[in-house]
Amino acid sequence: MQGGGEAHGAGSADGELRKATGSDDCESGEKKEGDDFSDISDSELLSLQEAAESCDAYIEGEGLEMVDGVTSPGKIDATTSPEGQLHNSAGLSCSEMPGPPEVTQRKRKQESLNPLQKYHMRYLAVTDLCSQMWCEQQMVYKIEQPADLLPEKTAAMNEGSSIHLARELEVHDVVSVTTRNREDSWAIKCLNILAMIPVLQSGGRIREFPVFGELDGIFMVGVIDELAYSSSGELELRELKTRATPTLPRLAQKRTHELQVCVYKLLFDGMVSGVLQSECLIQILNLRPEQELGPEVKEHAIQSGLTVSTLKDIIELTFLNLTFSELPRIDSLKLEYCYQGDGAFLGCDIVNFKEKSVMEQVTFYLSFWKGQREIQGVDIEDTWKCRMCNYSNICEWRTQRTNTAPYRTMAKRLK
DNA sequence: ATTGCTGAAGGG
Repeated sequence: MQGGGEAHGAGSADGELRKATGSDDCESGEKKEGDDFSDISDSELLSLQEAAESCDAYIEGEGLEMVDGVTSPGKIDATTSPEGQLHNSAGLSCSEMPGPPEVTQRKRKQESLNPLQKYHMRYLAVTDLCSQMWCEQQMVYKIEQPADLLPEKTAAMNEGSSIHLARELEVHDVVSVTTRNREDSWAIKCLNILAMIPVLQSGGRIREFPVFGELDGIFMVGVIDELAYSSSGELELRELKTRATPTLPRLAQKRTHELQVCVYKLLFDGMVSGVLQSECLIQILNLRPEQELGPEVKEHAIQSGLTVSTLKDIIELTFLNLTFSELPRIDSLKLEYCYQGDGAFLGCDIVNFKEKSVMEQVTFYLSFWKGQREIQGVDIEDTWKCRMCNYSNICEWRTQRTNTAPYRTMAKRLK
């Protein structure tokens, strides 16, 4: 049986702050190729930061050279306790025994919960939708898997992460900040947005822009890989996909990438056009608006020239900046593919954004989370995905499909 | 608290 109903993730206590830097080469805008970013020491980080501060004023155009902060291990705050698992009664396999009344009651309640409630999720990540699109059943197995038994990340994923980090560091510093609670984490997110807005306004390029908002009644959170202006002055979203093989992805995979960037656009456009209210954010996420920010977070806010003391302050400031900065909506969506092996460019795609079609897809995927429809595994023609799935041996969808396959074959033969 | 909560993306 699945251990269903565990908390969604255990979470580290740290946040990451993106610092626009000028560093030494504010003017040169040179980029060092082939730097190894993985082992920059703390002292180096500090000196780079100082350099950045001394040249704070000019965040313009190309001069944005970025350097690194490596998240320091150790420093484990007394934040999320690892106990995270709520052992609800859903996993009880005593079907014959009626059990005490309160257990039956709890069980009934459990069954009436939608997946969002069942897994204690206040929001979804944009990439949750993408894995859902790949295989909804696989995504659920992953969520239900106890955290300590989760399959390790593949080599391709790790390689992808490090390539993305290296690219990010070309554009700005990453400084790790100790956060004490969710309020602190959201404050860091806001600080990052506040730092990136002026860069965008002055025509610069940014990476890892946080986006969020409500879509079809469900709160969604994501991070835009890259935003920049094209030669024709359009605001372009770029999503880099690194590949373990020097080939372009199959259609099934490309579709998930397309949905990802389309949802980013929906969220970003909503943010700059003031669709989301700050009270709404606070309420949906159940944040404490009057919560004093942690000392490290405050310190970074002050460094950015902000006088804020509570989460409410910083959220309101962020929302004001977003709506009054007259940032454009995203004009074009671009997927870029390159080979992990030698960095070779494999191709790129311009994604056609059709709001109606995107919303239809979003509505379909979200309807699962709302409990409006049954779970759905891969279509019969996509069963090749099962060959690389960790759960294929226990997959109920697969069993069910195998049992019905002969009929489908017959039907096909009969035309 | 008979209640609470999550870095997202990472690639197939």
